[in-house]
Amino acid sequence: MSVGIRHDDLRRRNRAMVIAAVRRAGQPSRTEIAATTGLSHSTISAISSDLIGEGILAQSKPSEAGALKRGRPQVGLCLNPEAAAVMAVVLSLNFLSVAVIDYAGQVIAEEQRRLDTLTMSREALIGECVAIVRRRLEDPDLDVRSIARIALAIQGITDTEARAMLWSPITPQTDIAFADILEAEFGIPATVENDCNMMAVALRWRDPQRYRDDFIALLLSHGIGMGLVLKGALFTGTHSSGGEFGHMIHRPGGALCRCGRRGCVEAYAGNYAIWRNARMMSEDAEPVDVNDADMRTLAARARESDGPEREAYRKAGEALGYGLGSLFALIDPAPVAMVGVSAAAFDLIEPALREAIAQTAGGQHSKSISFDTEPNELPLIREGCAMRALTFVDQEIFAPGVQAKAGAGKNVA
Amino acid sequence: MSVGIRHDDLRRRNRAMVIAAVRRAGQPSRTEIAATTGLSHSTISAISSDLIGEGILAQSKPSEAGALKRGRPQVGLCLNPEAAAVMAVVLSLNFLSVAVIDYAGQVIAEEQRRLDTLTMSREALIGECVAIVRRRLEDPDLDVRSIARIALAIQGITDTEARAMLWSPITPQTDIAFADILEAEFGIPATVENDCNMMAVALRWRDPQRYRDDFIALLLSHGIGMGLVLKGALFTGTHSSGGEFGHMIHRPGGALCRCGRRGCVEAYAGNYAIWRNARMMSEDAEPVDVNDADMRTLAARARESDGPEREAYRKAGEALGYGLGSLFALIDPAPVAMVGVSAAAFDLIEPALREAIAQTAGGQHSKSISFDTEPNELPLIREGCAMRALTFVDQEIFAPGVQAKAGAGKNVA
DNA sequence: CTCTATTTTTTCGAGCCTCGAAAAAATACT
DNA sequence: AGTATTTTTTCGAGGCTCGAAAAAATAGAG
Repeated sequence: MSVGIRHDDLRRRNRAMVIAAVRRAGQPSRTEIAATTGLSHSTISAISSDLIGEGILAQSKPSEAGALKRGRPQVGLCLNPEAAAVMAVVLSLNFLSVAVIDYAGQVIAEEQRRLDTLTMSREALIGECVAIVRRRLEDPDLDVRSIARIALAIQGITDTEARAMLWSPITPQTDIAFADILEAEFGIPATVENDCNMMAVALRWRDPQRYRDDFIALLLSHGIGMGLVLKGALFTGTHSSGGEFGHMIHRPGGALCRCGRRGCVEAYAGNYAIWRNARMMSEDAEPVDVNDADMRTLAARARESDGPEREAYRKAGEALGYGLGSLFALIDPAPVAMVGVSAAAFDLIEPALREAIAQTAGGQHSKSISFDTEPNELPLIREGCAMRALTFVDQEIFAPGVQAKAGAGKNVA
Repeated sequence: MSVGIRHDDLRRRNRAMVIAAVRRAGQPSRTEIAATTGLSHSTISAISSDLIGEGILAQSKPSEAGALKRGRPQVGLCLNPEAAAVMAVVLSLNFLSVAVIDYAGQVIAEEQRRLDTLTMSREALIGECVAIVRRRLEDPDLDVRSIARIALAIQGITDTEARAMLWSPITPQTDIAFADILEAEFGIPATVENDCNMMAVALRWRDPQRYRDDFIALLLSHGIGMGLVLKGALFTGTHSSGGEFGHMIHRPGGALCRCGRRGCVEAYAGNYAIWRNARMMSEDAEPVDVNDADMRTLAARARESDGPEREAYRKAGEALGYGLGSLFALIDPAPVAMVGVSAAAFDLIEPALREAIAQTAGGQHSKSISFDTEPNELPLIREGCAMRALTFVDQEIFAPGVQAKAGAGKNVA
């Protein structure tokens, strides 16, 4: 049952709001913050004075340009980079990376590592993650006295509480409670996030104009993943990270999917499916890993001549289009960002995709739906992961008061 | 931009919380309310004393049973029926009904009327709605000095702000701003709600145990509609009422749907589709209205012998199953309530439905998904509509302070 | 029938928090 | 140097919730 509002929640929430305003705006003056939050100048003054005293915010010198106005000049507030630091760990197929980010969002250290995730044992996989974090923590070059949070983004399904990976295509292992493991090991609060959700978070920070309250981030890679933001909040399933767009059913009983079922969107639009179709293999052929270079070659061939390669992309577009159509029936049309290696081949995908959408409930808005492409998913995931960790710090550490739910319907912020 | 919390919001929210607690619990004592809301006894005492003074709540005599305890007996609080009244208008195919409900939720007047919605002009349709409301307002038998709100539930798509019907299968007319029309006519705040959403609201009130934070209400009738509650809030699209489950694509390019497109779930599971298949008509045959009695006869025949009728229900089950599977891929499995005349034939639908779900991402939980059936949708819609109107009154009139959004992500409450 | 134990509800003062108004600070213009 | 203008801080007022204590209302014991 939703709980009443206590008196002290007030300050907590308003502190969080001020911090969020600073994080979004960069160097807002107190007056600006008062305007965006709707709180009075006195309140903003009091709160920001507290936050500065606590070393969370800092005053930044005159806001460069526009200082040609009369009157007392505005003094910009900014995040104090030294207030804290967070760690963003990204675990994807055969690849593990970690970045240390200061409170203002600057990367201050990184490490990347190739692994053979598909064949590693459970212990080895966990061990590598723990080890890479430990190395960053113990790095003598870096004075990271205060890592306030760790966020681990992983390709695959996580639970709603952002505590564990439930299933992932990058490893046969299931149900690894990474959050608990990292917290036990380092005593630092940790969460486990879905990679596509982090893409969505990053897009929202990168381009708040375009990606605000409602949009879709689609990962077109080996598998098909989705990060969905609805009404300004990251959408998650009731038990898991949800949003398994790739496993909506495109054709009942159709092509064999990597998940073992048949007819999923991914079984037509995943890299392995495009590959399978381009080589005129059976739709039942076992999914194989295709590296990015091969996919690019495939796309080039499809552009050259109207052969099976082009047809394979057409089928992918069709599957994605019908899938989006069904999704739009549920949530109404929204802007889409295509991310991943096959997003670079979106020119090959788009015609069939638009044609398919036109056959669906999304049809009437078919023209108005915008698609954006971004071939490289990793930077997005890393960025989103960092922002997620930072906003956790904003909300829980620097505006404390109540236990906060981890993943769920929180604002993407 | 989400706005800061002002000091006076506090009281407003906590008042709303107390009212909500009373509406949910029936006759809770102040102590119980303190427990469920987490607020202190003093606060609850102050607020409820205010509310009683304003005539919103009333004291009800000793809470009957369980009064065998020592100590000062609890005195139950209840809603004062005379605090206000609301009107629930339900517009469905060829049928218009209105009910006046007092603040405690009791129906105090009703009127129902047959119309030929399919052929009526825009003016006539609006006119009938206005007239039926006016008749109730002017009823001399009824001392309805204070209708605080009107909620109109309509089969079809409404906008997110609950101001207008955008499209409906019951009439060729589109974009009727019923809320504005009613408000202009009577000066009473009004909203327009989707019928299936109201079913979901009603289910939540009827059986809060089963239908709490996440569930699906599916209307199996002429068309297929859905009301979806996720994380305790009614799910709506970004522009419209959304949740058009019936128009997710089951088979690309498949059977002709009433919406003019092909392969929608509804084109296999709507009454007209079942009828079409049972009579071995073409999948392209123009959808026709089938009345409930004919559908019941059809179901009886399907139960008798394994002919085309049974096959028609099997196909319906398959379409619903794959549709639910795709939905579950997005939101994870959740309890389902089947409502409407074809819910009475769920025995014929279930086997194929479960088989289909087993082929999808919902498959692993196939066994654990519960289905409930309720053949009659109208009472549910009326009930949900009334509760929606009442909770608006609770939140906006009796706990005022801020302009509140109409439809959106509010708690179903 | 009176007294005591028990439970619910109200009362009261303390402590916060936000707000508006006024004051202070810091600059541009004259 | 003085004035106008804009931003930020200060200060007192008013509200709200909370905890503790008091008051109210009953059941059981003797």
